[in-house]
Amino acid sequence: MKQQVLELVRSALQRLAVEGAFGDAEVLEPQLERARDPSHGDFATNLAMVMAKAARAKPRELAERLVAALPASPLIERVEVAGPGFVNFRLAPGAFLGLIPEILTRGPAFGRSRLGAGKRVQVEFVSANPTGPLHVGHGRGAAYGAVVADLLAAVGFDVHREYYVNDAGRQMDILATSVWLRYLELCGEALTFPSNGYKGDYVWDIAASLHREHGDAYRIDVDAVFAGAPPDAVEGEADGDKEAHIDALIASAKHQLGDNRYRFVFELGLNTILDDIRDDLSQFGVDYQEWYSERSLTESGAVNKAIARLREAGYAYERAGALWFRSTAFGDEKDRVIVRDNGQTTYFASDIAYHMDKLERGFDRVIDVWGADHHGYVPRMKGALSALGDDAGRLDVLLVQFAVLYRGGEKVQMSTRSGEFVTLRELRKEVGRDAARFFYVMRRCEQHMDFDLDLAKSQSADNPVYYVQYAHARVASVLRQAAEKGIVVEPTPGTLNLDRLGEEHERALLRTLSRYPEVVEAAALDEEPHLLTNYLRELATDFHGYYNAHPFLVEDAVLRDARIKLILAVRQVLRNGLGLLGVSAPESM
RNA sequence: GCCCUCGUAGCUCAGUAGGAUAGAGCAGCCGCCUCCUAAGCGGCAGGUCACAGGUUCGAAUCCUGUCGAGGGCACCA
Repeated sequence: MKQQVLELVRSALQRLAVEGAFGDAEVLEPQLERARDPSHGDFATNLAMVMAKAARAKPRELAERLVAALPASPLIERVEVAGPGFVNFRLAPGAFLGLIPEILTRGPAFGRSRLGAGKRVQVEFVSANPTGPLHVGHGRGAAYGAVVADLLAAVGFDVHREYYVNDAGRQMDILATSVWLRYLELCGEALTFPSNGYKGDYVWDIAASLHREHGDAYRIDVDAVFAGAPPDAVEGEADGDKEAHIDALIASAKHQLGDNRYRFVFELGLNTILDDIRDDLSQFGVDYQEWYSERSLTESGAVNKAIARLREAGYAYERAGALWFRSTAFGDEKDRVIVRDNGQTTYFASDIAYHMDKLERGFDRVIDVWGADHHGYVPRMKGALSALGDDAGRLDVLLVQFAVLYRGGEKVQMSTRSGEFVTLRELRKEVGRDAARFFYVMRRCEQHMDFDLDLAKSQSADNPVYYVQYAHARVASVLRQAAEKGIVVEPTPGTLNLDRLGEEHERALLRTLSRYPEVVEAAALDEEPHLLTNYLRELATDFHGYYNAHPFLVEDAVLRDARIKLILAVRQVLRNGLGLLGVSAPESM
């Protein structure tokens, strides 16, 4: 609908250009916006004002000429110049007649488009370390990433959803060691658990299953395990180093258990947690095409290849025994280590290899959804891609601010290490998947989010998701009653009877329905799911207002048919929109 | 100290690549169910868009500075 009006404006512009109305000024691409105020009609363009200066003309005069040059169209009821030089378009009632049949015919496909057809996009999101269950902070990234991916798919992109599994590195060793130490405790060994170990209950659970299935097969005398380890840092005491302490315990675990047994404990911890995360996300309605292993990058030689390419390109150098990437050449504030003086590659090196691999896999666009605490990481990552000779512009990093939790008006402190956190699973259980999904994407991702657990956990009507779902349930309810009365609700093809929809509420509803494809497109291209949640609330508001103002199942069969078709269209759009958000559309509530 | 994100109604937030009189939802007040689900609807009230300059026909939006909030500045991941 918008495109059709835009075409009219373009052709008017061409005519004016030929007439020389703009002098030697360049003709700009016209912008059409939805009028905010209904008295301004449906669409408006500010073109006359934007071009007035360059064309050395008065905005209103230019606007008048533009109006005069517009081709006649049955779509348009009225065009007028308003304010400082806006051109307002009011659509003819007939312009909306085709909308309802279009929605009902296309059904679930209404709002989808082929905009991104032929382009492959990868969306990588969540990618939390598998050292513990997902917590509510990950939930926001999960909901946001999933909706962005689904939106891009809706406008035609070929979308690849991926989770990067950090299954290598020190944190995983800390987890494995934590599991093993808990296991030793279950075996009856007395020990002081390291302050830097993972202390959550899930670690006990994994240790318990190890003990249950393998008895004492992994038991080692604790004195031997702790022998030679530097003192742990204990609360209130200055001496002691918790990092050195845990590292010594890791080394001891590897040594005492030997490669095979250590590996077994490591894998047990990793797989148990990864399975939990998979299951959790799946129940959250978040599914991936691929779970990409960090370890596989090392095993396939991709990390070494990336490092070699950086060397060849002249962006790697040695200093103090370590290998550095000259990220300052790309605007980073300092150079970064990629191979430590002990010969180990850093996490950053893996990440470079991973992103190199992403681009090699042929994605036209790569989107990373990261927590906002990683923002300092963006310049060096893009820098690395540039250094490798890749187009860093293909990488788009979306930073999601953390949700700050409040309980009883107090900020909730969270730490995976200490085991004090609210898990995503817990949240889902208490507020439900629908509310959690909707809530998480209601705000712009770069906006700090205050997540009031008490409010979210209470089954209160304050939650906007119920408002939207209720609109859907109401339509379903009306249709059930219609069926009971023997009213045929099968939509007839074409625009039959629809010209009876003349009420202000009906007009508003049609206008809102017609915006849906534009909203999906904007939400997808700008990666802003909240545009969709806002839209659905507006649509629900329009519907609830209509519902209260006019009965649908009236005696007048023609009018009744028209109204039923209208609310069928409303139901379809609510379904489509909620579906994109991963929220259910209930038949009754 | 340097960098990033942000500051809009009592609270939580929108504000469509600068546009017309800044909007919702909660909370507050006043109304509406013998009638398709009151998880709803209608109305009232609520604002120096943090502050100060600048850019222009026009600024919540762009630029500069100040204040405030959160985050980041590892041979950790």
